This record gives sequence, structure tokens and C-alpha cells, in this order.
Amino acid sequence: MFRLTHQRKVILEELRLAHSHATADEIYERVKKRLPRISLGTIYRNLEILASHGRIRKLDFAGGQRRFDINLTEHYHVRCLNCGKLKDVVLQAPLSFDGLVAGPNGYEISGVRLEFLGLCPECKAVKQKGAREDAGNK
Amino acid sequence: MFRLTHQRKVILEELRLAHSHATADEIYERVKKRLPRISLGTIYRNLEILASHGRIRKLDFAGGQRRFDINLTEHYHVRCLNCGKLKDVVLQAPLSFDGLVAGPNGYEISGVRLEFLGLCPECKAVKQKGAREDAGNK
DNA sequence: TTTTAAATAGTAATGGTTCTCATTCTTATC
DNA sequence: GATAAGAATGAGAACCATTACTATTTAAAA
Repeated sequence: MFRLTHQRKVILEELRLAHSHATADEIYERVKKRLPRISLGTIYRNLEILASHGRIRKLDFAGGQRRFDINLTEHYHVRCLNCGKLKDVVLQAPLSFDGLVAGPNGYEISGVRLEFLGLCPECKAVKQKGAREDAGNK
Repeated sequence: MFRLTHQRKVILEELRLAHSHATADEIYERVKKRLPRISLGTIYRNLEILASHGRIRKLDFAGGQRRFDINLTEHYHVRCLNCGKLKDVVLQAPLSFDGLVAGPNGYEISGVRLEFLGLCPECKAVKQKGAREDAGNK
């Protein structure tokens, strides 16, 4: 049976305090300040277990590090192509994929993984600045 | 400038011959039969370069290994949650995400990453068989 | 030809994640 | 309360996909 140990409580708290979407090692750094003897393995093990118990959401997405989310409500994310930052995204209309996948392949579809890609405001500003300087140096 | 070296040609050919969605090491095994002295680093480097030149598509998706696709037309994939196999998927209607993301976050959206999750026919069969046996043993 | 830039093979290094195992905590049972 | 059984922990090793490094080879440009 599942025990909500002290370590797990602290992990949940710190995941909440981190402005969401933390990686295992970010959580590790945070938790270590409160529980200096905790090990990285414990963080990984518990993030996994908490996810399998539906207490947190695993954002097992593309390239690089896995991230975790305490926000269990249905929502999607944008990933900055430049710095990799992940942010929640608000959709104008709810998405539905029901009946979208054609039948013949015989798969039983049970979900989708969707994330948006783009440039965050900060990286956009830096890139535009860079472009202007390039133009000036010609 | 970009050179279509012999190694690169063979990599492209083998990626085409592999029933699509091959991983770097699958390509490596295939190419090695024709070019025994090729190194895995060359495979990785060239898959990356070929992708950046738009000759192939990088499927930089969740958990596990990166995959590559010679099919450059817009299409999506289903991943089997059990065995991890990746298959092309045919949609009943084209997808459009234009204007779907609400403005205020200031991101400049340039794309989406989407994959479907489910059980492939084979794994579905095995699971159902397993379930029947479980029931029988009770 | 000579020069210069790219690409390659081979191998070491990285880094996120998982595994192992001895030890410590909890909870259930006597 | 003592004890037994199961979970969870900490520490570190192991794993493995991917990258980085470097001496050498290859091909294009001058």
C-alpha cells in the first residue's frame, strides 16, 4: 500500500512551490535544502510513484528532461524552441480527438500527447535584437 | 556546404528500406552490413544533419529513443503504450491549430508536436488473452 | 598541385534515469 | 510493548542513448 511519507510530502510541496513543470533535479535541489540527506534516487522513485497514483502528472515529452506537473486539470503546454522553457497554454476552444483516427490500422487509441512549440517572449526579444545587430554590421 | 557523401546516401537508403521510424542504432545495424567500418557517431551526426537539411524528419518524441522518418508529408503517429512501436496514422479530417492558442502568454507559436497513444493490434490480443487466463485461474 | 574545408572512424565522456542492496521506518500482529 | 513483515530510504553503481573530441581521410576550391 501507498504511504505518504515525509519525503513524499516535501516533494509534493516543493513541486507545488516550484512554478510548475520542474525536472527531477530541480526538485532534488529544492528538497535537499529541507532534507539534506535525501538522495536523487528517492526523488526519481517517488515522482514516478506519485505519478502512477495520479497525484502528479508526468510530462514525458520530447528531447531532454522529463518534467512533472501538479496541475492535474486538462491543459497543454508550449515549449520554447530556444531555451526549452515549458509554460501552460490556454486554448480558445477545447480540443477533441474523438473519432479522428481512421480505423484500419487496428490500434485502440486511448490518448494523445500534444505540445505547442514556439518562442517565449524573452527569446523572441533576444533574437530580434540579434537580427538588428547583424543587419547593422553588414 | 553540404556534401551527399557515400555514407549519407546509404543512410538515406537504409532509412527508406527500414519500414520507417527507425532509431539511430537500427540504422547503424543496417548500414554496418554495407559499410562495416562506419561508426555510430557518423550515423548520429548525419541523421541530425539530414534532418536539419529537411531530407528526413526527426521524431523527437517522448520516452526512450529518438526516431527518424523519410516520409516528409504531414502525418501523425500512434505509439503503442505496451511495446513502444510507432505507426503512421491516417486522420479522418485535417488538423488545424491556427488561432487555438490564446494570446496573453506572449509566445510565438510555430508548430505542434502531436502523437496518439494506444495499444497495437498485437499487444491488444496478448492482453486480452492474459485477462482471460487470469479470470480462469480465479 | 596545393590549399582549405568537411566528413569520417574510433573512442571517450556526458547526463538523465534506473537499479541494487544494506539499512531504517511503518504498520499489523501477537 | 515486542516482534515480524513489508515499504521506503540513501548511497552509489550501472545503464544507455546521445555528444564531444581528435587524428586522419576525403573532396572541393584556388
